[in-house]
Order: sequence, then C-alpha cells, then structure tokens
Amino acid sequence: MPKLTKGNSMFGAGASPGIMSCIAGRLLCDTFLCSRDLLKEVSYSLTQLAKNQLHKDRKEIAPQDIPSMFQKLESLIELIECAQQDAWLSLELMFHLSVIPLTHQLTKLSGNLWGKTLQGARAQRVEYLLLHAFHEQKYINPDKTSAHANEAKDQRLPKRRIDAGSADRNAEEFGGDDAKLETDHVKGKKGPAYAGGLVLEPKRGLYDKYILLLDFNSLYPSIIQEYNICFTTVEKTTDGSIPHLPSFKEIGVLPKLLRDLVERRKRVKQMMKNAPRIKLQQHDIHQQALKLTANSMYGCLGFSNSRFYAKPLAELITLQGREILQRTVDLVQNNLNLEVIYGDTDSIMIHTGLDDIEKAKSIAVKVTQEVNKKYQCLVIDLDGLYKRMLLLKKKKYAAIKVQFRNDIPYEVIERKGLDMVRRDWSLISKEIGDFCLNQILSGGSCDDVVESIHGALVKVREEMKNGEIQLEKYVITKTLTKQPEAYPDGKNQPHVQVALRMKQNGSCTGFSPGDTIPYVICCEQGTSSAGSSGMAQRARHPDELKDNGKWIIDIDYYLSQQIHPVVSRLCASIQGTSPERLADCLGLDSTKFQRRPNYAADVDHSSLLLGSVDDCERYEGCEPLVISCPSCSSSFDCPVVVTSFCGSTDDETVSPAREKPERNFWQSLRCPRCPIDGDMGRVSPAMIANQVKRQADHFLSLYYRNTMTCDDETCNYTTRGLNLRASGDFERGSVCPNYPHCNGHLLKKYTEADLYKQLSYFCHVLDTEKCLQKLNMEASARMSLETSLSRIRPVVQMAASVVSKMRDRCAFGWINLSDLVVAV
DNA sequence: CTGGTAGGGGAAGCAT
DNA sequence: ATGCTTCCCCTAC
Repeated sequence: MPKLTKGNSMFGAGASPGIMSCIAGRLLCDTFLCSRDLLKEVSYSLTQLAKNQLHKDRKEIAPQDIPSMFQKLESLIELIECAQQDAWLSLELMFHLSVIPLTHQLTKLSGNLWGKTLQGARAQRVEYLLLHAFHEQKYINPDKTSAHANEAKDQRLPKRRIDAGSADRNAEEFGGDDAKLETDHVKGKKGPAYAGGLVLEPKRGLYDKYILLLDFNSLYPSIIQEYNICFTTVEKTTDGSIPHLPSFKEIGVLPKLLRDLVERRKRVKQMMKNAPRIKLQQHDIHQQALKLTANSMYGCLGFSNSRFYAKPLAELITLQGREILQRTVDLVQNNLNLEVIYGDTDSIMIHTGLDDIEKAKSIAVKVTQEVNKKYQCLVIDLDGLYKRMLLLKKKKYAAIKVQFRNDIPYEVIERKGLDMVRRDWSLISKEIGDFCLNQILSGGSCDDVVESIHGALVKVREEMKNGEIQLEKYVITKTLTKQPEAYPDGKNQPHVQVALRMKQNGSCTGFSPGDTIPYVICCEQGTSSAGSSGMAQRARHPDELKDNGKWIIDIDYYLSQQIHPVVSRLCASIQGTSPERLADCLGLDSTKFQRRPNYAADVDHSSLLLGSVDDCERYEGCEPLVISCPSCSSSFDCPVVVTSFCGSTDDETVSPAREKPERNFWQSLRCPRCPIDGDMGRVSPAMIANQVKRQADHFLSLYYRNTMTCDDETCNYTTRGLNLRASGDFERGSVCPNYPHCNGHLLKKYTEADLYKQLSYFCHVLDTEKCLQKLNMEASARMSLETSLSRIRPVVQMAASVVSKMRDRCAFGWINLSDLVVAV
C-alpha cells in the first residue's frame, strides 16, 4: 500500500508519490497550489478564496468538532453538505482561474508533461521548450547536471562582484564574498549570483502634477532579441567576466524562439479584435500563455539548477537592462530636459510639472518616440498617467492613476510596496494607512490633511482602548518558509512560535512550509504594557484568545509598532506633522520618536546656521556663480533662479540689477551676449552642472589649502595650517609666528563657514523647490511661479544636486569633527 | 529538486 | 545605550 501522507506543499503537488501512483494516468489539479501561483491573497484558505474570488460564504468546521458531528443525524448531514460544498468550491475555483485551459496552452507551447505544468514547474517548461528548439536545429542538448555541479563550476572561476558598475573594489571584498558564499553553501541558502536590475534613487515627495510612467515592454525577452543573445552567438569568456555582445549576424535560437512567440501573440491579439465572444476567452488565455512563456525564459538562464543554466547570458541580459535604463534616463533628462523622479529595472517616471493631461500625454508621445528610435525590438510605452503621487522609497509609492474606459477618464489609486499591500501587517494598520494615504492624495490643503490624520489617530486609539475593534483587525499573517522545527532562532519568530504551540496542543496536525500562520500580539492580563518577554513569546493564534481570558491584545504594541511606523512613513514628506506629533495623537511617549539629528538628510543647514535673515544679508560676501558661454566664451554672473521668475516681489530692491541682460538668462537659457536667433549661446543642463561643479571645487580647495593669515594688518604674515582643525586653540587663532615682531593672531583666511556659505549660496541660486516654501504670495502668482520653476527644474536639477551634495557632505563632516572635539 | 535580483523593514544578537 | 550584522518575510520588477 502506498504511503498516503500529505506531500510537501511548498513544492510540487500537494500529494506524495504514493498518492500520485494511485491516480496514475490522471491529471491532478491542486487548486490550493494554483491559487497560490495565480492569485495574490493574504490567506489561501478555501474560506478566504471562496469569499474573495467566488464571493461565496463557506462554513468552517473546526477539526476537533468533527467527531461529535457523527453523533447526530442532522449534524452528520450538515458535515456531509459542508464536505460537498468544499468540493464544489474547489472545482469552481479551478474554473474561475481557468487552470485547465491555461496549463493546456502552456504545455502545448513547451512540449512537456501537462501534469508537470499543473504542478507549476516553470523551469521544466522552459527546459522542454529549449530542448525541442535546439533539437529541431540539430544541436546536441546539454546533459542535465546537478545544482552542486553547476555551483562548483561557478566557483572555479573568480567570483565577480555583484555590482557590475565599478570594478575598483579591494581584495577584502572578494574575500568577504567568498566567506559569504561558504556560509551560504553550508546553510543551503543562496545569495544573489549576479547583478540584476537597476533601481534609481527616487526623488521622494508628494507630487501633484502629472507624472508619466513609461516602461519597456517585456524588457528581458526584448533584450535577448535586440542583441541576439543566445548560447549559439555569445562568445564565452574564460575569466568569469561578463561576455561581450555578439557580433554574430545569424539569428540565435533563443532570439528566434522569442520572436516566434511574440509574433504568435501578436496574431492572436489581432484575432481577438473581431472574434466571437465564445472564442474571446480562449484567445485571451492563449495570448497569456505566450507571454508567460516568453517572460520565463530569462529566469531559467539564471537558475542554477536548470539544464540550460547560463549565468553569463543572464548577466549579459541584466547588464544590458541596466544600461538601457540609464541611457533612457540620460536621454530624457539631458536631451529632452525632463525630470526623471524614479525608475525600476524597466521603467521611468517623469515629472511633467503639468496640470493638463493632454499636454502630459503629448510629452509622453514625444519621449516614447525619441526612445524607440534607438532600438529595433525594444519598445517603451506609456504605462500610466499619475495625477498625484506619493513617492516614499525605492519600490514604495502610491498614486492616483488616471485610466480611460471608452475615452472617459476615471481614477484608481495604485499602491506599490507600501505596508498596506503586505500581508505581514495587521488589518488595522492597513486601514489606518489607507485612510492616511487617501487623505494625502486627496489634494486637500496640507492643514486639512494633517488635521484629519491626527483626528483619525486619536479616534482609533480611543476605539482600541475601549475594546471596540474586532479581533480580526489585529491579525498579522506570515508564511512559514521551513518546517517550524527547522528554524534555528524559532524563539524569535512569532509565526513559528504559534505554529509550534498549535501542533503541540493538538489544535492541528502540523504545518508545512508555505502555510500562512495568523497571529496576534498579546500581553498577559494584569501585566501592563511592560513587554517583559520577547514579542514572539507573546504571539497567539486568534483562536487562542477566543476562549481564554488570560491573554489580551497588546494595544501598546499595535499603537507603537503597527500603526505609528506605518503612518509615520506615509507622512514623512508631509509638512505640518512629525513622528513625535503622530506619536502624541496615539498617546505614545513622543520623546521616544524624536528624530535624531541626521545631518545627511534634508535639513536646511543654511537656516540652522544663519537664521532667517534676508537673502541679501545671508549671502553677503559670497562670490557669484559665473556662467561662461560655450559659443562666445564671454561670462556673466548667474542670476538667482527664483528672483528671475518673480520680479514683482522685490522690484525696488533689485531694480538697478533688472536692467542687466543676464536677468533674463533663466527665461531664455541662452548667453545674453550672443545673437538672439540661431543656436549660438545655448546652455545645456550638463554645461551648467559642470561649471557649477568646477567653481564649487575651487572653493573647496581654497578651504583645504587652509591658508592662515595674521589679523594684524601691518604684519601680513601668511602661512598654511599644518592640518585641518589641529586643535581647538589653533581653531580660534594661535599667536602669529612672527611674534614678537607682531602681536597679531593667525586666522583662517577661508573658514568652513565661508565655504558653507558659498556652497549654500550656489544652492540658493539654483533652488527651485525650497524657495516656494518660504515665499508668501497670492495664489495666482504662486501658481505661475510654480509652473515656471517646474519648467526650469530639469535644467538646473543636475547642477543643484551636485552642489547640494557637496554642501551636505561638508556639513556632515564638520559636525562629526566637532562632536569628536567635544568628546575628547 | 521544482526561474531571477533589488530592496525595505522588523527583530534580535553582538561588539563597542 | 547604540550602531552594525544577520535572519526573516514580503514585495517590485
């Protein structure tokens, strides 16, 4: 008799070989596994799936109640009906997900076993696809080697750095890599084997002008075709370095395969346009299958256990991907003068600064045309128009997306990576987060938004304290990735603790990798929020609370660890509130949330050090920013951006300067001394950035030269300091070495304050953002100024960021040094 | 045995 | 106490 135990549900079918042998010749469709593959849900229990996917209720029966249900006829019939309903629900789910037609298509494309496709073996599908393709071309296919052999092959070659960007790393890093590799091997865990996609540093903040989301259609398959990347075309390297792009003219097997898939998909999509309704879904599934197959090829090249494992090819593909994205960013910023605020692997987001959706669209058309000119296969496309967007971090943002149905626009909120899209946060923190996000994106005034968020926090705290929140809202869900017993530090993991205890006290038969465990964080009744033990020890299954009064929800944990961080992150770039203030609303000790000084962050040092004095006074003694013309090589003082666009605010004070032709520089972006027509005297963003950088470097070196001069005017003694900040006394000025002939003290000729002031002045000249916060003006004038500034922003962005980085780096260094002095 | 890498963020343990 | 590293989980692409 075969062993009919449940199989490892993390992989393969939910059935052991024993069960499989009992159903030999039949296909097994495990709707649990299919759902996990095809859907994104917090929980994959039949109850949840039935509710969310089929909109049907399922009656749950606890395992321990089943024996008693056999005792009475009515309850036995109820049990039978429930079992029957479960079977129907599973079947309905299968049809709902179109599992059979989809896996059928996938199998037909790849030529593998349907049963395997149903098990989700994606690597095997690609393997068979390639086996057939190469066999057809009379190639001898590679033998299947073990993962171990593949990894060993990797290790014989010198290991490359993960970041392929710069090769200038020291030997220590290589050693570190190897050590890491060793531990990975022992633990059976793999770190990344090669570098992947490029993620741009986001320009964080809340945007309320249209943002364009452009992305390359299936980037990696397109790269393979664009550059003819294949086993048959790419020259192998012997030193483990990334191979060069092939110059081979004849199309490789991989690119041809992909081209066929793409063309077939195009044909199917064409057929869909005038297909009868009954055929429509069939075509759609066919089309999906073609896309899925094309997209999964790259992954298998990088999969170390694949028969067609080819790390060099995978590396080459991702390298091209990074370069393509970077080239696109450069083109958009430097040639099209648009501001790129973020990008991830195959996409860029462009801040248009426009309120007009049609104009924004026309920019998108222009950009896509320019980018697409450069490639044969690669196509960039407009993927989204965002009316407003909150950009928090890499891979974390939300936006109001404008979509069209029959040319009628409607808005949907898109949320990526934020806490509320993750299953490992409690429903209550997701709800609060959603509320805050909606407020932030509502377009209401800053005051209103902040007020409503504060109000909501106060309210939810009240409700929690009064026990008005349902238990379900506190539930956090996490997935087991190993057997619960297999965790080395299981005692620190709440979901592991819960799983182990549930198995121990017999509430269930046990858990497997892949199971999702719900839990709530509790504290013992009576012991207040002390948090005496680790939080993993205080995790309980929700059912454990229902019939046991000993453990109650740890409200303080939820306020401080679930709600506060979520809201606090969302509000990071919202003015008028702060983590402390938010903590206050939640009744937490706000001193614990005080932002520790982080001088590298966006603190405005100029106002810290110099107070709020008028700009004229503040930058007194600073050298002007000089721009020299590329054509006539004359130079002129660069005017302050913001004053160029709001002449009305301080007309009188600057009226003499207004006569100067340079005043118009930012409007025209041309040398004021060159002829007005023609291409003479045009100044590009890169040129501005270079010139600013050079001048900033000049002041930096002036500072580092550390010239000391005697404060006695008659002495004129000048020397160079021995080192920077040698001592506190030296700092304040030591006695002139010319003593006793002179009674003066040595002073620094160019102090850090001077340098700081100078760099801040450059920042001020190029500033298009902070100035808006400081100005008090009426709405209409403000709007026109904002428009002007957002137009000029892409032009000065590069220069501004260069100089502000220099300034912040300096400030960072000084503060560290002065801390050191105090400590000694 | 059962595609990839990049990256954020929680929690604990460790060295300082 | 505090920064750093490690593990874990989940997500974006």
